[in-house]
Amino acid sequence: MPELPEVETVRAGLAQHVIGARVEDVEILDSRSLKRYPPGPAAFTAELIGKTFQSVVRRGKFFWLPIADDLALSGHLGMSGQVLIRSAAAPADGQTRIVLHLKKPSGEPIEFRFIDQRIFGSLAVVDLVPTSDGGPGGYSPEASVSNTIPAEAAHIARDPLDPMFNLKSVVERLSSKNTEIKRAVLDQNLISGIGNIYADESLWRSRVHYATRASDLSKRKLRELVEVATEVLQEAVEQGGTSFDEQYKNVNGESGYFVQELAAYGQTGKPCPRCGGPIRRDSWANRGSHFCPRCQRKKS
DNA sequence: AAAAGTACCTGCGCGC
DNA sequence: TGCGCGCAGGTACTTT
Repeated sequence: MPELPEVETVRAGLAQHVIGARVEDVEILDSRSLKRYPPGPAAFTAELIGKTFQSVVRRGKFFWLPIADDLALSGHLGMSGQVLIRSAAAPADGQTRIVLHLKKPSGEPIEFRFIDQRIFGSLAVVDLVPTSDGGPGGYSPEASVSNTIPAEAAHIARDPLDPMFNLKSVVERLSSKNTEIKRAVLDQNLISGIGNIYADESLWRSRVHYATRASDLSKRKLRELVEVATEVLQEAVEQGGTSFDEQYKNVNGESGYFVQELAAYGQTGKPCPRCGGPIRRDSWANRGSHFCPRCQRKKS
């Protein structure tokens, strides 16, 4: 479940289930899901066993669970990752790569199952380093957040749901980019959390063509685009994210419903909800871009 | 240095 | 039915 709303849905679900839970055992079914953790499976297991989770934090599409002042279990879902919380007796889930066997404070055993079809996602135990701006590492409304972040996510910009997100500075930086606006919106170093779905939806709502040069857009238009993207992300979080198929679920295995609100992404050939013209898909940057050729004219 | 291209994976649906 | 191709929610690394 890969963009900010899906990762936030997972983060919130994890916070409900695993805060206070202790790691009893670890099963590595496919070590490729530890590819960002060079020490390997034995070290991963040794680091985690006996640790208790106190919070679940997210920045952009990265999430982490601190296990010490300077250490965290961190994860990224890539294109096809999921986390499911299951009872120990639940049937196996396909594509399960790593299982953390946890014990809740009540004594109830549960399983944290990391599932990932394409293995672009991964888990790791990583150092927490001070944030570059000295603020909290990320978003975690139900627990206090230290001013640290996993080293592997230190370069990720704050996302629009972060209390320290700075609209003005993001607009400034977008404005200076000599590249297509969609590339800039997808650049996690400028603004994090937005992927292909929410980029297309945000561009559609603000009537911007994906290939417009960022520097050709007015600051006012860029500000509108970022504000609209923030609304899109918030609405999608409220709907539990976007689920197209069996692959994208929350930690309880339930779908999100933002797919019903999509105006452009995946709507090729369907009428634009604004003007009625057909939505088009262009091949773009080794992926797709969905837009309304009538409402979203390329500037200059 | 910034921007653009490619590699990393599995599985599905499509046309032939 | 089988097979090759294009496609899928992302990131890090390499090249220009």
